[in-house]
Amino acid sequence: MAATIRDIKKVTGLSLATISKYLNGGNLLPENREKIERAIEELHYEVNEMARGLVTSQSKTVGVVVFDIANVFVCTVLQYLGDGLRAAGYAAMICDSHNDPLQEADNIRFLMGKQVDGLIVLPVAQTSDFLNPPIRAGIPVVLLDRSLGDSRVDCVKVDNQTAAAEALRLLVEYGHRRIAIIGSDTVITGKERLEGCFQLLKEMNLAVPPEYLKLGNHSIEHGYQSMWELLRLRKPPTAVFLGNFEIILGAVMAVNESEFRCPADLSIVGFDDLIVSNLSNPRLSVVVQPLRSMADETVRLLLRRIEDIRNAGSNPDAEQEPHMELSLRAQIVEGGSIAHIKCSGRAVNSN
Amino acid sequence: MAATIRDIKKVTGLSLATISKYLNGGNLLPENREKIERAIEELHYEVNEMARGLVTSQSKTVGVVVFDIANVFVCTVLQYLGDGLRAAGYAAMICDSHNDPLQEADNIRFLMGKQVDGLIVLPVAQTSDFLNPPIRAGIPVVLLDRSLGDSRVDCVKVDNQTAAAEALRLLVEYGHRRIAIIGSDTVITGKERLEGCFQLLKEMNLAVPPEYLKLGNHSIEHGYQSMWELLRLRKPPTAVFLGNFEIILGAVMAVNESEFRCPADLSIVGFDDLIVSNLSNPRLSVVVQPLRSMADETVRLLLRRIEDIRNAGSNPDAEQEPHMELSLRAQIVEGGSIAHIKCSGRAVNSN
DNA sequence: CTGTTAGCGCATTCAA
DNA sequence: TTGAATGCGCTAACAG
Repeated sequence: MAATIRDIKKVTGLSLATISKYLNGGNLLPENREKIERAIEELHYEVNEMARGLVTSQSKTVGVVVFDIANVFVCTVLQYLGDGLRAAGYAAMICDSHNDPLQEADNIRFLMGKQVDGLIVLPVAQTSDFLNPPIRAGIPVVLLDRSLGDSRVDCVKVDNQTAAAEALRLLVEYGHRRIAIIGSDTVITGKERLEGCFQLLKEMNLAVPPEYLKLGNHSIEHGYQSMWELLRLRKPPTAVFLGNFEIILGAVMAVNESEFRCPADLSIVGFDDLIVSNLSNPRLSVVVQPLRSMADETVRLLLRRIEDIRNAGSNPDAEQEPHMELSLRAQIVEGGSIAHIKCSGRAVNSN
Repeated sequence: MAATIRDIKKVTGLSLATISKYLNGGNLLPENREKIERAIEELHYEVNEMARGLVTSQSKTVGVVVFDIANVFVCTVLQYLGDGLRAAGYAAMICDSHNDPLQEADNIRFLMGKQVDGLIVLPVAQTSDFLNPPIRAGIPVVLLDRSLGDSRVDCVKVDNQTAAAEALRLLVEYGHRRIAIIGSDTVITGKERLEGCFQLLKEMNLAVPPEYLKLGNHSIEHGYQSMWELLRLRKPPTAVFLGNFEIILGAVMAVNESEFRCPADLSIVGFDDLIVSNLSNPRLSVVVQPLRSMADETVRLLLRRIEDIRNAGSNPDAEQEPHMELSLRAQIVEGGSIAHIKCSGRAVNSN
């Protein structure tokens, strides 16, 4: 059905090699070049990447395995990843793990069968065993968002601990002492953020009373429920740290439904902000992850590895560059959701 | 690097054909079967789908082109599509069009180069010209969510017009007369929903005053701004129809920030509901699109076409089945966001 | 049930 | 600069 270079050969009278050279950017006579271009136009010829891949043993394809494709954070990252990959001529085969380690491992196998040149993984598993097959097969892997402490792969993430600590520091600097935390201890990123919170509080000689500490998963429900519980406390907190986007969304809805106003009655600082802060009134003060940079770095690292492997083909005992963990700094963007506090009581200035 | 069937041949002493037959589920002596299985285990052998594809001219891959991958509706659909495709052994190559027709056309070309067996498109273009290349190449295309009125491709969508009309009918039946509409006229689905609204209002001999009609795009901002404008009106509406998910999100946040309570002061019915309604209080009454079914039907249609083409290979002048447009019914799920109204004034019963 | 052979569409030697 | 020949890893006849 589709035209091949043999068809072009028939039309132009040139040889396969010449045509192939044209396709791969070689030098040839302008006259021949034109002939080929006309034939391509006529025949609607397109390179068969499968055949090309068989020869070059490169599929120009990378597998992207995500813990949950319906997650807003994931979608956004996926967009940037796709852009970067595409710009380099790579197609992304995206597989959803549904937050299930078994499906994750299966996705890896599946994609290996599809001959992906590399793998980008936003992992759900807590250990890196599931990466053995690609590593053994020599397929480069870059972990994104969540590190697994495996030195055999590269990893790009955000310094969650420091970022969370700085967010809390902000609250303390504004004078807050009764600080609540709604976070998650079910995934590594959530744990790191909690760690950062605790560390700063300790440094400041502050403590979180148990009723101010709401641990759960990264879900809207958790944020919504927990916030209501906090607001109904006899002595509610004056400020609250929200551990991720879903929690923010749920918590902000709870606040809006309540009598409490932000920041007069309750100050808020959040982690991740994909939607809410731009239109909530006042704008939220949030830790913003550099999603674009994370994606770009991930793609850059992966493509470099792929390149290296390609070159190592001719150079058998080439030195393998050591793997790295890139920890990017998140940025705090101040909105108006934190009020200044005098003593330990009411808000004084809503900034 | 990776093992091939020739390696298995060396280890087992069997011929390529036998091994190939094993891989494709043929019958062979249990003894040989075991030998092969052991060799596969040992060598970590995996079929090279690229080589297989070159022979069968099937990549077991489909391209999915979406208007905006960061969109929540899209993500959800993508999840279901991925599941269905995967179950059939197909990988999904997902490309984002960034709501740009040019990128959309480019995505199609790109994916054709990758030898996809079929294409699923959530289109941004208003005409179907960009589908000429795949159609000419004999690559089946299924449109999803948005129809383009092209009889050369299949299409799966929701009956937006009827669904919107029924949503409005609900408001009218509850006694509402002062009904506002926040919708979109920039995309086809939005237009269809508006069409449905107008049609029903006409049928009911009602009209929407200009200040009650808020047209814009499908964005949170539009929902938020428009809702505030409505609420600030000297004579605000008693009920409002919200045209899609983003609009709902923005509008609900506006209402929550205001003095208005739902449904006592304002009744709400919305279209699409991916997040909000489960936790807003009261739960929203919404038109729910059968996303799972839409995805399943899309995959089913596409795979059937691919199958047909495969079989037609041997049967040159096989009858091409006519293309179809599947219009699924959306369902109205009632929450508690619509109040009964007596006369034309205040809410009477919050249901 | 098994083996032999040919070829999918292309890139890449090596000669010319 | 161009052309002829070879093989990437696999499937699909066909013959045994």
